[in-house]
Amino acid sequence: KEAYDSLMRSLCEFDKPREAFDFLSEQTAKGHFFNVSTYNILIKSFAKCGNMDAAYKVFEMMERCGHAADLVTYCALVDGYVKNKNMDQACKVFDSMAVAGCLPDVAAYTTLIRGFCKANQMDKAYATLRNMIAVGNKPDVVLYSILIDGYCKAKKSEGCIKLLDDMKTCSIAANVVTYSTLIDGCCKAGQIDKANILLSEMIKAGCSPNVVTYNAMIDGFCQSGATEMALKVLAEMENKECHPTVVTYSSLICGLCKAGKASDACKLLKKMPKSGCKPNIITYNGLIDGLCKANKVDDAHGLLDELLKTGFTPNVNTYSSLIDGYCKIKNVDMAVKLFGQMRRFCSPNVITYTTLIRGLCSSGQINSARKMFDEMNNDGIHPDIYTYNVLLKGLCRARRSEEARELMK
RNA sequence: AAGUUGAACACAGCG
Repeated sequence: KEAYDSLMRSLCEFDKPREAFDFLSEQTAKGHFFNVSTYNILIKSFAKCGNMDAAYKVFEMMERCGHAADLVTYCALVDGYVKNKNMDQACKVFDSMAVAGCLPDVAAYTTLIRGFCKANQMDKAYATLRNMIAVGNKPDVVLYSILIDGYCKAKKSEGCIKLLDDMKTCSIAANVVTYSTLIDGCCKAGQIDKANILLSEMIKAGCSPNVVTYNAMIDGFCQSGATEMALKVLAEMENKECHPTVVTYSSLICGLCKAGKASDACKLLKKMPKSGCKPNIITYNGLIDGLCKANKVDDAHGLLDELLKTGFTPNVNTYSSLIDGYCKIKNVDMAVKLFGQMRRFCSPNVITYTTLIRGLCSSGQINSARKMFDEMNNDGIHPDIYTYNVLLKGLCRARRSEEARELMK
């Protein structure tokens, strides 16, 4: 009987929740009882595959079979809704747990709060924190780190400072994740000096940086064009036997290309397998985009063709980069051609359309740009503020401000 | 012994 639960675990581990569900239904019909933990694993697996409807069905099924959902069940559901960006449902399930007599713990609150952070609703995140404290729970370092990350990404440094203060007051020590979060926040805000200070601070506090900490620093340097500094960090990592990951290499490769050091980037790419890293689509997209931005659009295109021969599947980012590259060197025809080709692999999104519309405008093909704008709407892709900016600018520059005014409505 | 709750890092568009 244990074997059934363990089979379920394996199926879920290999992302086969459908099969697991069928097996569960079949055996349940025959009178077998599964552990609650097995149901929980299945819910998690459906959530991971983005199928929250199925996850919820499992939840309903367990109640029907007389299994009481536990904290883990509710957490799995809330986390699933959070990760699938459905905060309304996440809140509903969260609220229902107390009603069902299952009081949320700090981890459960944290799951929900993280959802608010990721949805850029820091007010709600903070309100939920206050709520949690009011009912007698103490925030821990994980929760603080999540909130700090939220405030960093929302560019609200006052929020970060206040939380760090709170931590001190409650004598909760920052850990490597807290520091890495802060360091990344500084880097993204262009404050590399501050990031460096934090790095020494953490070491002084007895907290060793890990690969994520270094990756954040490397990316910060790369984004600001300081590739030699980024490479210094890589060397430091290697000295400390902190093994670089695909993220490390992707940052560096992209940064080097953008800095016009494509050959160094390629050297690194070749070095990856030796450090046990395999380039992924982000690595290649970064390389392609970097080449485009360094005015080597043909090289980028050639690289894509090479990759296609090896079975590589490009995505919308890959094509958006190349389309932008061709537009910027005024080869809009090739951009349009790629736009047609991409559908073999993926659909254009608002960024792709906007990029192409901008290209058409700047090459004086306003009518085609307008057509593309219509096509985008027909395609069910909603223009955003960037799209309007681009098209309005194009119309105005072509002395068609009447149409621009029309568009504003 | 481990085995079902929460955290940080890399890719595309106007300015």
